[in-house]
Amino acid sequence: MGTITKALGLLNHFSLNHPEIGLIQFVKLSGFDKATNHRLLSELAINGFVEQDSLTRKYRLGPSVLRLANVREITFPARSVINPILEDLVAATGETAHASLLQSNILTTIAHKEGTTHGTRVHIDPAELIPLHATASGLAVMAFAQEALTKQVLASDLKSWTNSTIVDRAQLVDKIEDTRASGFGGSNQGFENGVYGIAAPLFDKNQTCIGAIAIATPTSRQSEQLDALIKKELAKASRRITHGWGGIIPGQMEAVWTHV
Amino acid sequence: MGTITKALGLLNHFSLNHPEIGLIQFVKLSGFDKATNHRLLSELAINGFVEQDSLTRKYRLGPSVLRLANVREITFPARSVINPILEDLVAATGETAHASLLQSNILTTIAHKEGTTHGTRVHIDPAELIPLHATASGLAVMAFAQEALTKQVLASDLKSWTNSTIVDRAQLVDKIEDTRASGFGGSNQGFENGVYGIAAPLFDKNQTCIGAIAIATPTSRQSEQLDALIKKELAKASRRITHGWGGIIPGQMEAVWTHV
DNA sequence: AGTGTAGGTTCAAATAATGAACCATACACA
DNA sequence: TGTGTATGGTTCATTATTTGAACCTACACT
Repeated sequence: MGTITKALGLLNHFSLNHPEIGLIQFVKLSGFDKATNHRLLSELAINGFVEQDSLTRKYRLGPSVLRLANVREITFPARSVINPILEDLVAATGETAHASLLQSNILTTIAHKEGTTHGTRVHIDPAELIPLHATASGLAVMAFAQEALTKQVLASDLKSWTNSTIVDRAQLVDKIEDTRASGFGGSNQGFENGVYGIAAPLFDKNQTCIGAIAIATPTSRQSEQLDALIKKELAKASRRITHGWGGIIPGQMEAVWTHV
Repeated sequence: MGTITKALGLLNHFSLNHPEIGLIQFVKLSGFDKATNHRLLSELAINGFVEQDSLTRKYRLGPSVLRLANVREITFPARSVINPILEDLVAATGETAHASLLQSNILTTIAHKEGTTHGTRVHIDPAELIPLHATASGLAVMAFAQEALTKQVLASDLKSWTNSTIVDRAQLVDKIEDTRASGFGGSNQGFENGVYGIAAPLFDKNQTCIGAIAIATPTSRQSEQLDALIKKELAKASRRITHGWGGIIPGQMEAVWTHV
């Protein structure tokens, strides 16, 4: 593992529940030596990717991520395109929606909005990285991205998140083919127990699949009617988002999405 | 220079005018070998900090910065606190306003809003890193942050940005003392010709100065009345922002800001 | 004074980064 | 069809950086 990946990997330990992390905590989380962690964090701090609380000496995400996100968002609007459409999606379905973008062979959550439905609703941690083989979004992306991506995933070890996670390679290939035929990825408790997800792919200006938009519902509320509604809304949202950032929906999608 | 700094430094080459950068362009910009640039960019890409256009192979900022900025913003609201106050600041003064946070010994722009005044107004590139010794924001931060910061800056070589940039160390120390006495940093064309800036410090919960809020006006419009208005509004804005994110304005500020 | 826990530092040994030279592809042009 | 010139990308011996056990310091609690 390269030094850069080690350093950047430390940033993934920050989340809603762990917004500030001390040096010793990083040792436990990362498994690297204390001196190594300290040097990685110091270099991240010089570059503004983390900053230290002036009193507690704990580390948190630094101002550079804000600046870079700002620059990216001004030059390649993604969150600003997605957010209003997520609102509509939640309004139409009552369920939690989230959008994620492909980063090599994992998905990065870039926007989410929790459902409005009474009582139970799916909670999402925006810091979480999403595995391709275990989620609806991942299936949607693998089905419509380059073949090489699926090969990479099949070559990696398929971690089991729940006892419903698909870890059998042949079964996964089948699932991806189903997804390609229907235009929607679906995952029943593959990543989190009690959560059922449906997802549609998102495309860039080269008709390359670069991410997915998904809706997550508690399994208790699963029904054919809700499924149909969600698919209709997801296809609409995928078109709006893709066009919103100047992307093009490939012809094959128009063919499979005609029935929804 | 460490490998991490080299890699993260590449990200600073992205800006409004250069949202996408090719490998060879990076060689020219960074001065590193092609193989080195390629390896650094590949490792950044694996971690989602850059991504490549699927057709042109040019690199741009990746989705990870969006996710991390989102996580930071949810756990430590900064932009969401600052933005509405910047709006008010621009509405009250008609001039361009921007906020920046300290990152070791440089300032990172995290929000900006251009002025509404007719014709001339100052334009800001949100990707730009702001030097401490040449700007109003830098003076405001040095005056109210730990002494060690000023020492660091005085020990570095003071790059000249315009022929009005203060590069004389004794003169800079004087300027910092003036700033401490008045509560506002001021810079006349120290960073950009034709631009006059005034800035006020921002504080965190430990009463540590962590950034600045500033207003930049074309020198042509400079006047005592406008100065007085800007200072009044900046002091108000600094209080609102500092309190907005749970910070505390140190007693010394209340003493020097009583007259505005 | 003693113990535990935290952040931070040192330096010889182990490891990863580097860059000159290489290949492949695409395009322009005579 | 061949030549020149751009680009992105790769290889591997040399070189420089990263690593981690042991160490230091500060503070809270007993």
